[in-house]
Amino acid sequence: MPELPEVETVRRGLEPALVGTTITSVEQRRADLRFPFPENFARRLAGRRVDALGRRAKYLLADLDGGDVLVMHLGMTGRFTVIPPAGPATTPGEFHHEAGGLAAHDHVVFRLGNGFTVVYNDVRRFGFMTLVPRGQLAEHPLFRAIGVEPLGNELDAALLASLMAGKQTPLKAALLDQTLVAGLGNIYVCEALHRARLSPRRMAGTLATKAGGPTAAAGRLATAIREVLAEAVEAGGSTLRDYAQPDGGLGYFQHRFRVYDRESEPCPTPGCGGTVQRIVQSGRSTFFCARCQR
DNA sequence: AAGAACTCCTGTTGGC
DNA sequence: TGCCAACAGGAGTTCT
Repeated sequence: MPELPEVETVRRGLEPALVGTTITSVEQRRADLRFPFPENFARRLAGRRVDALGRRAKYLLADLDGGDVLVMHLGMTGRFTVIPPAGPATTPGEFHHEAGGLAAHDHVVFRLGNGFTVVYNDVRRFGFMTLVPRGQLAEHPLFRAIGVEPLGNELDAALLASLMAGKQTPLKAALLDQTLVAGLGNIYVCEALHRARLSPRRMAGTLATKAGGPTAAAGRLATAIREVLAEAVEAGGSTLRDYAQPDGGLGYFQHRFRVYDRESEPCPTPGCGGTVQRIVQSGRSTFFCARCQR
């Protein structure tokens, strides 16, 4: 499920259960996800207090009192569920867990000092967890090359143009590159390009002038990226195939998709009259309107 | 050395 | 109904 808005939604859902609480014990139910867990993973977490829960790009970062940061990535199908200490079951997810058992693909169970339980489930196991000393985080291979956070104040026309300058790759591929802009994925790239009226096939380098400055297109795209991500965070992310939020609640931004998964539907741009089409770029679906996106 | 293809894994869906 | 190829919110590794 997770692009930046979904990861941020998960972060906000986990924060009240996790921050300020001690991890009593961790049940690690297999040796690896996408990568092996670090040595003594469960033992190193036991007894640690979570001081903060942050996000960088699509990573969740739990600051632990021992000086380590628990780094978590959800891959394609990673999900967290927060299970309250007691009380009546109110959602299918809670009911299942409170009924006692763990579900298929529940790989990690965090038991917390406040009585809450946090379960990590990941069908395809493209997610992973690792521990990194806080002081080494910035230079860690996972983070050293990560690009600009699009919801901060840095991403503007000039920066976007400079990032794209000289690139001989389609805009779609460039925007999926986490070392340029952090946190975008297949959905929000399609949505941002439509809002900016830019073709996903256009070469990324065309966002910069010969002198390297921003074009009008760069300005539109920077604005579109920031707006679509902010709106999606506000909506609790997008729910495509399952629950998006740790409390079992649904995100609802999927109802506001303009092109993603809308092949053959009319282009929503007022007065356009085009039709949304699906093409494949670098092995992944792109949805766009060839009429208004140039 | 940038850019594209391949790979990991499981589950669902749509066409025949 | 069954079978099977295509596809799914990601990204590190390996090729050209």
